[in-house]
Amino acid sequence: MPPPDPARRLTQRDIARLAGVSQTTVSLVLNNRADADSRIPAETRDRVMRVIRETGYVADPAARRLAAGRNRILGVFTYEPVFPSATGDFFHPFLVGIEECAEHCGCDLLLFTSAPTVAGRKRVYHQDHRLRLADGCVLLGRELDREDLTRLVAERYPFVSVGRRDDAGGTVPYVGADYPAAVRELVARTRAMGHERLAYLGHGSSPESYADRFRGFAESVPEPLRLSPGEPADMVERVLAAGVTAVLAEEYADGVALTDLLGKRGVSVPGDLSVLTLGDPTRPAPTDIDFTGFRIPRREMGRQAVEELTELIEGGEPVQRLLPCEYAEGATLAPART
Amino acid sequence: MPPPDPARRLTQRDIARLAGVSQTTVSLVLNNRADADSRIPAETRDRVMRVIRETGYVADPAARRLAAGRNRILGVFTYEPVFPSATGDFFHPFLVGIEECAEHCGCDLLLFTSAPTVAGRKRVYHQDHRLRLADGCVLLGRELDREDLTRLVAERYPFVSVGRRDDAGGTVPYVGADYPAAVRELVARTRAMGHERLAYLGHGSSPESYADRFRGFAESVPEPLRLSPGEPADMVERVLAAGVTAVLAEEYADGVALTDLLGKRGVSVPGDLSVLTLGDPTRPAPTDIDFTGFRIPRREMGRQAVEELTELIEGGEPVQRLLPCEYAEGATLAPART
DNA sequence: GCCACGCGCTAATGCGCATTAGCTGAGGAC
DNA sequence: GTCCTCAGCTAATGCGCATTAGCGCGTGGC
Repeated sequence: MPPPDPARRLTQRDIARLAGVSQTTVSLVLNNRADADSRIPAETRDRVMRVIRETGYVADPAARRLAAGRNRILGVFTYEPVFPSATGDFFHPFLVGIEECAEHCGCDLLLFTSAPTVAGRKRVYHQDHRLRLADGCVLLGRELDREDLTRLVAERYPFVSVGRRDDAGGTVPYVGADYPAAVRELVARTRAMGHERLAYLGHGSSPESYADRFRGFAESVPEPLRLSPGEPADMVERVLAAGVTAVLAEEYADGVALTDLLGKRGVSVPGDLSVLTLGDPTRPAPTDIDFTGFRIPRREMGRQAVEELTELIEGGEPVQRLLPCEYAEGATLAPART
Repeated sequence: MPPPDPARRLTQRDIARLAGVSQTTVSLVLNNRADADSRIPAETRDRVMRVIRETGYVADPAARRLAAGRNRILGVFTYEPVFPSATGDFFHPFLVGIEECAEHCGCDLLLFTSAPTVAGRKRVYHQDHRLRLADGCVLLGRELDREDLTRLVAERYPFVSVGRRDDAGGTVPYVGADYPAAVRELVARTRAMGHERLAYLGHGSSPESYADRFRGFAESVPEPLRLSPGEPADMVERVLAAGVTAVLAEEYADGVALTDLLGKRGVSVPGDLSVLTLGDPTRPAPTDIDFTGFRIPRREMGRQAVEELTELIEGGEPVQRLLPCEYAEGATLAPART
């Protein structure tokens, strides 16, 4: 593959020749180097700048990266399909935040779309990844690959996860949502309305985000009762028999499914039973139920993740930060029947 | 800025040393060069491959780009804000298509988010753009910058516009929607229902997409009547007085505004007047009116734009292609009153 | 026995830039 | 007049890779 020659792009040497200086000088001017040694008089600087402006010269980013090791390009890796697909709507706000912050700090975003899906999973470290083209990388997805994380940490590649992650052979930098606190608040509000027996509907484990929710629940409820989303059909009866008056659904879609089931059984929400959801819908759940629950600060998480990443690239320390979720008043929480 | 040294990444030289061959050989193996000259026996190849696998070596994309001029990275430049913002929903499907195709052909996407907004406009050729990091670029937006286009053409930078564009100092490659044909079809269907006097509501010029719509209208209507979206409030009366029985709204939002206005005047849609829309909403227009009109094949346009771009990069010829729009049956077109 | 030839590999080069070491000439100290 | 300093540059180098030219050695022809 012979280096293509589209109109023979300008190089610093060309600029140097036109300005009657050396390539070194052009580089110095371009990077605004005003070191003690190598100071360049305004006249020379202006001459070079003028030629640059007139020719519209722009440094080759690849060469720049190679020589200096920096790029102002941030990678974005998404474990879940972001654009097409069902989960797209959930991830969109994160990307909005990421994009906003990138624009703000003059960075371009490299979407690692080339990662092939092998056995239903994507991996950062696939054959021929372009990780090193970016200065660092933001990781997005409900569940990250632990091998990827371990290797990223080991190689000391600058990255930030959107969402809290357990350690992986070292500290994993992240900007997450404070699910435990959000769930505790929800539990407190629910109890303040007279509910004494609460249940948690969901897995409560595995992806950190689920585990965190359940932890918040377990921490604030004396005898935490957990129901699996796949429970047999008599779940409703068992719940009621157990004296449960409020259910917290880990997943929005589970909340919808439960409410449907309750409707069929003639149990009214929130008249007979309150149903809360722990976050925004990650799967499309067509419904117009206005659930009480909380909002994940997705946009802000994306934004701060990029912020952290740039600081990390500048040599800062890895940070782990949790953002508060916002209580969302809805129509599915009512005082417990007495 | 001294080239950072995070764990001293592997290079081909390292692989070469480990495999007991030269760096050249590693490169040859890596790129599967089986040229007549420089053929490498399976044994050597395997040895090198094994070391590569064991070490997890991946070539530095920046160096690769510099040396070979290729990258498998496609740029995406959007003139309108894509992620946040009102117009986001309109552009989203294009990106879905772009992303799909990029994934399919193993390319990463470089989002040029660093382009600053100067005087309300974004430019591809801003200070310090990273255009040259990508092999080519997809352009997205209702209205592209003509200077950008001219320069892209002049520099023979591989790019494809999503949406038809007028020439800019040369042929502009694009994958667009065939608005003239779509509007002609709509006109034909409308006339088939007995409508004889039609009006076009919109600018009918400026961005190519508007001009094309109006052209399709003007081509198929004897005495084309055009109404500006900003017309005075007596527009409705004038329309009716002119004997118009169907209005084609260039913009979805204009169709909504008109329908509201009609409602207030006691004119029923489509009972008294049919209102069609020429494409999907580009601005958020909260309404549940089910307009008759057509759908822009946005996803497919994105997909084909990337396809064209990769072919262009491979040395193919610039292509201009229009995709058909799909008729969308709605509830706002009815037979003309007799 | 000598040369031609081709296989299997490597040394050398350059991509465009940032950086380091060092050169040149003017001016001042003595 | 000599030496030193320092401002203002430049030559040279290397980043990691792809590519070109070419080396050394074994084999076959005659």
